[in-house]
Parts: sequence; structure tokens; C-alpha cells
Amino acid sequence: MFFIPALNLRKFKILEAIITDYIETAEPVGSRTIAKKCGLGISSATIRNEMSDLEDLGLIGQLHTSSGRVPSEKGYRFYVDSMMQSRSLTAEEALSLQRMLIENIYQAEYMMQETAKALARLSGYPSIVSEPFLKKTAIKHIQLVPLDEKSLLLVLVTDTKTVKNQVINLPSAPGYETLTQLSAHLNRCLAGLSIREINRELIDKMLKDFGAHAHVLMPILGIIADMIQSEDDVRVFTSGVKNILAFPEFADKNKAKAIFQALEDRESLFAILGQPFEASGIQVTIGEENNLELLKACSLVKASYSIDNQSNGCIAIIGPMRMDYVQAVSVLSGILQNIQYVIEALERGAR
Amino acid sequence: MFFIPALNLRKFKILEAIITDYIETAEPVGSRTIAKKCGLGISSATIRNEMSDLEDLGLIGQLHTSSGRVPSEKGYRFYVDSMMQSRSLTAEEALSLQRMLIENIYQAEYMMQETAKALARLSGYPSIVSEPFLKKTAIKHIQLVPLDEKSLLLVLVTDTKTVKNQVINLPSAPGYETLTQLSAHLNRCLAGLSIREINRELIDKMLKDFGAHAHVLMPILGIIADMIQSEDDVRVFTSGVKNILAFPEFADKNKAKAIFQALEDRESLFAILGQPFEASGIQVTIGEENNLELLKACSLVKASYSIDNQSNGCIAIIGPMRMDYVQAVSVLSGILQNIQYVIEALERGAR
DNA sequence: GTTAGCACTCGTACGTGGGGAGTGCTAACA
DNA sequence: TGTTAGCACTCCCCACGTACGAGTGCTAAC
Repeated sequence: MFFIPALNLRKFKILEAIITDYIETAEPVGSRTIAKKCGLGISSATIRNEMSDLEDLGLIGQLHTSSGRVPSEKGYRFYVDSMMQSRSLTAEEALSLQRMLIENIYQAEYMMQETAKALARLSGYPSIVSEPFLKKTAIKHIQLVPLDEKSLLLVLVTDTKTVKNQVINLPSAPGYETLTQLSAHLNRCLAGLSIREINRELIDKMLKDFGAHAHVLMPILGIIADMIQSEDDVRVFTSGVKNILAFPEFADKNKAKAIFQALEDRESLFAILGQPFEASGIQVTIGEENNLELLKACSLVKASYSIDNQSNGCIAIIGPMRMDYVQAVSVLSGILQNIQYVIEALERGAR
Repeated sequence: MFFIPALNLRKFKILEAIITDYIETAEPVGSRTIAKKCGLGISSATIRNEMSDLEDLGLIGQLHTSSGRVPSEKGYRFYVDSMMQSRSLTAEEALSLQRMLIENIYQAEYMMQETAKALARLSGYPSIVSEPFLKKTAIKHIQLVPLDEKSLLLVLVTDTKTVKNQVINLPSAPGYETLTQLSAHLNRCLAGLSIREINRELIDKMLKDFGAHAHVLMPILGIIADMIQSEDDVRVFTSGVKNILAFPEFADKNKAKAIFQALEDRESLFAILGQPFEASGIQVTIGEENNLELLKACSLVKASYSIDNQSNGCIAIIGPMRMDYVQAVSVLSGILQNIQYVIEALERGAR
């Protein structure tokens, strides 16, 4: 948020008209268009003078002499910070979200793909949604399932209702009976704990209590720690990537391709979402403000959702700098609310 | 496969030269190009005469008078059936596949996404890979995991090592002890069976043996049947969708968008892969041969992989009709072999 | 049967010129 | 002093005509 002293109300309104018009049409905006549209009752000549001032302030620019004006990054930034007013979701949008909630929300992981879809459909931009990071998440239940004589399956249910599987290979896996006992033991000791609470002391105690199976317990404990600690199992969903093609900004094949490439690759998705997901509220980063080279011609609208007041997951949409920020922010915040609502419902259900 | 009597060796070679050149360049092929390239030692005039004949046979066509020749769908069909010789994977390609095998292959589901990636990377076309359909797959292990007082988690491991989870909501869920007993009971009765072997008689017997928990057992049995019967849980992976943008055939935004749309949507992916996946070997469908309107301007190269000699899953790539069929078929068959190899390794490991 | 030659077709690239949208500047006006 | 009409100027865009080149089909000669 920054303040521009030279900006009187008329300039403010003209700037607003330029930006909204350009967001809508993707065409440079001329003084006559503004004269007709902004309803200030002043002539295009006066507006030309004002536009010249706005250009001096660095809020708008020209592609070439005698072209209309185009918002600059600084212009967009000012618009996002000081001009635009967020709106609520329309009845239609809200209804569409409600439908999303009705089915398959018990497990957090089902919700994510659906959230990505809703985000893309309602906003018209490609969306990215990450599963919650598990770092601060607690273990709810552990189950060991026999597979064959050399392997077993570890099923981990967290308090966010996410279910994770991992096959564990051993020189010789215990039988069903032993696994059942081990499962019970693991649950007694670990259920309700988060990764931070699993310490050396606890592990020593567990091994002591169940020493006969230490050779099985050790690798299992290691893997459990890995599972809830590493982000490797955190999936990231995208939707509506094709929406990019609707924007003239990405008419160039190579630009479109770069975006598609990035949105297909896990690593670059993480890079886009950024680490850590600590920031709260909705963040808008415009053009050069983005650290990633790939995004320097784009804008990113991003929000974190939290579980148990711990910021854990991230939802975002990507678009051209000429993005409909009002639409983007309102859809994102609407969906954010819904996610929180669902998560809280899950939490309540879990206790 | 069809036979064209009028096609002597020279015409055959000219047709081959036209098709391979067009596949490479996407430009209509002229008689002089062929004269220089095909090495038959005949002049362009002679080739023009032959081309005229080939056009009469419907194997090639012209975009307009005085343009070069372009293969027709019939031409491509003849090429695929009778002309092209498949090649083996190059050392580089084979190595790339080997790398894919090294990690994360124990569970079939990990392999699928990797397979899709490899397929797209090696072929240069968008790829689609489906998980194995479970219809003929047998149950390996069932485990009931307590969640809370109103819900439990059903974990189903199949003999293809696919693991599926489903939350089951009940008015009142049994405790840990009961679930452990129920799990044991379910495994005793169902392990090793496929969906076809689960009949009324068996269910009656199970309910009789465990009548006290019939109200829990009934919904569980229903869900197990659903899980292995329905295709709802079969995931389909895509990769390299962006590759489409490399082809002039999809320069039109709307065409590209239609493909992106289709490859993002589960339903249309199933429609593309087609049902059932019974056919063996590699199938090529060209242009109008495809039932789907969307694919009438494309070619689809598809293969099924099987588990235990039952055709169960499907891998495919999509491209323009001017597809590099040699490349496509060789990559697809190379990857198919690898999938089979991995699956057999899993099977051996499972016994 | 093959080929050189030629007239013809058609798409593409290129230069040109007009129209239109837009600007900045100036001078007149309230 | 701020506003506005008018004007010259810039520059993009499009339509048009032309030249060129790639390619064909046909004919006649080998």
C-alpha cells in the first residue's frame, strides 16, 4: 500500500477507468473512451492532459507514440492496494461452491482436486491447490497391513483425515498376528502426537516395551517420521490450465508452453506456491514482483488455508498481469472460506 | 490391413517418401522433393504421373490445384498397416525407461504417473495412462481402521498391489477390537477372490457366521463390491499435454483448447481410451476412424497391458494424423514391455 | 515408358497507400 | 487558471496489387 500525493480524485477515477477497461478489453485505452465511460463530464483533451500526468507518475504507459495507455505494474499494484473493492460471490457462484461441498468432503484429499476445479471454473484462470503440509499435523491412527513375506503396508491417518500409504520392505515381515499387536502398540504410543512430539526418549521407550520386534519397529518409526515430516507426499492439484489460451498475452506458443510446462511439473508448482506458506490473507504478486522468472509476465493471487490455526496449505490462481483482480480475489476468498468451513467440520467430526 | 493391386514397387516407394516427408515437415510434398529424396533415379515428371495415380487410388490428396500432395487417411492407414517398420528403442530411450523402473515400482499406482511421463517425454506426444481396471482383480487383503465413533476406514489391497481407501460412515462404528475381528473374518472369507466369485451364497454365509455385526458387515460388503467393481476409483494420468502446441495442426486456439479440455476431464479421458480395454497389441486409429468427434482430426495410438493374462489397463498417446507412427509405436511397445515386466515382478513378489 | 519443356494455378511475401485511432500542442474561451 | 476545440502529426492496421516461387498437368520428343 502506498500513497501518491499528486493523485486527486479526478486522476484517481481516470486511472481506475483505464485499468478496468484494459482488464476487460486487453486493448490500449484512449482518451475518448475514458471521456465517454468515466462520466466525469470532461472532454477528451482534458483527459489527455491528466493521462500525461499519470504517465509521469509511472502508473500508466504507452506501447508507442500515439497509442492509447496501458497500466504499468505500479499502476496495477496501486489498483490492487488502493482502488479495487472486493465483492462477495454471486448467488450462482455460491451455489456452485455449495455443490462442491456436498459430496466427498470427509477426507481432505478428495476436497483438494474439487477445490482446484471450482477455483478454475469460477475464476476463469488456471488454479493450483496444495494438500495441507503435514509438519504440524498429528497422527490419528496407524495400521500395519500384511502384504507378503517380505513386505507390509503402513497406513497412516492424520487428524486432518488425510490417509497415506507406504509399502515397507523388510528381509522378513512379521505375520498378521504380530502386525496387529504392533499396530496396537504404535497407536497407544503415538496417536495424538505430532512430529515434534516424537523424540528420542519416546522412541527408546517404545523399543524397550517392544524389544522383541525392534528390527521391525525401527524402520517403521523412521518411515512414519518421514511420512509426516517430508513434503514429498504432499500432492499439488491443478485445474483449468487450458484457460491460459484464452488470453492474448499468451498467444505466443512458447509463452503458453512455458506455463503448461510449469503447471505440469511438481517441483515448479512448489516453486510457484513458494515456501513457507506462512502468510495469511490473500496475497497478490504482480509481474516483476514474482521471484520466478517464469512468472514475471504474470500475476499470482494466492492464499493459505490453515488447520487448527496453523497455516498449512495453499491455493492460488495464475493469470496475465491484466487479471480481473476483483474476480480473482473474491473467488479465492470465497473458496478459502469454504475450505475453512469444511476443515472445521472435519475437526469437529474428529473429536 | 488391405491390399492395393495397382500399387507397384515404385508407387509404393513414392508413397512412402511422401508420407515420411509430410510427417516430418507438415508441408505438402512436391514431385521434385521426392525425385531428390527417394533415390529411384527418375525425374520429377515421372513422379508427377505416379502421384496422379496415387491420388486416383485415394492414398494422397491436394489442398488445392498446384499444391503438393498430402497423405489421406487411407494413405496413413496403408502406411501403418503395410509400410512402416517398427524399430526398437534407442539406447538412450531404453536407459531413460530403466531409470523409471528403479524407483517406486512396488505399488502399481506409483508406476502409472511415471509411465505417463516417460511416454510423453519419449514420444513427444500427450500421453494417457489408466490404472488397471479392477474387475478381474482379486482381493489380497482387507483392513478396517477405526476413525471416530461414526466412521471407519476401509483399506483394500489387491493382488496388483493397488491400495484403495474408502471412508465408511455408520450410525455407530464398532470399536478397535471388533474391527480387528471383522477384518480377520473378511480376510478369511474374501482374500484371493475376485468380484465374480463374491456371490449371494458367500455373502449369506458370511453374515450367518458373523451375524452379530450384520449391520456393519452389510454396508462394508457393498462398498468392497463397489470398490473392485466400479471404475470410479480407477485413476487416469496424463502427461505432456503441452506437446500439442508444438504441432501446426493445433495452431488454432480452439482446437488446442478442445484437446486440453478433453485431457483434463476424467470422463472424456475414459471416452478416449474406450471400453472395454480388451484388444491386445497396439492399435492405431486414424482420423475419422475414431468414434469421438474430438478425435476425428487426430490419431490415437493405444495399447492394453494385462495382469495375469487379463487385459486390464490402457496406455495411449494422441497426436495429429501426421503423427510419427514409427516413433509412437516403438515407444508405446517399449513401455508396454516395461510395464509387463514390472507387473510380473510384482506378481512374483506377491507369491 | 520416360522426360524436358511450358503454360497455368495458387499461395505467400512484400511494398504501398489510405483510413482510423490516438496523441501533443496551441490558442481561444469561461 | 483550468478547460476545450482544433489541428498537425504519428503510427498501427488492413486492403490491394504485384511479383515470385513452388507445384501441377499436358504435350511432344526421345
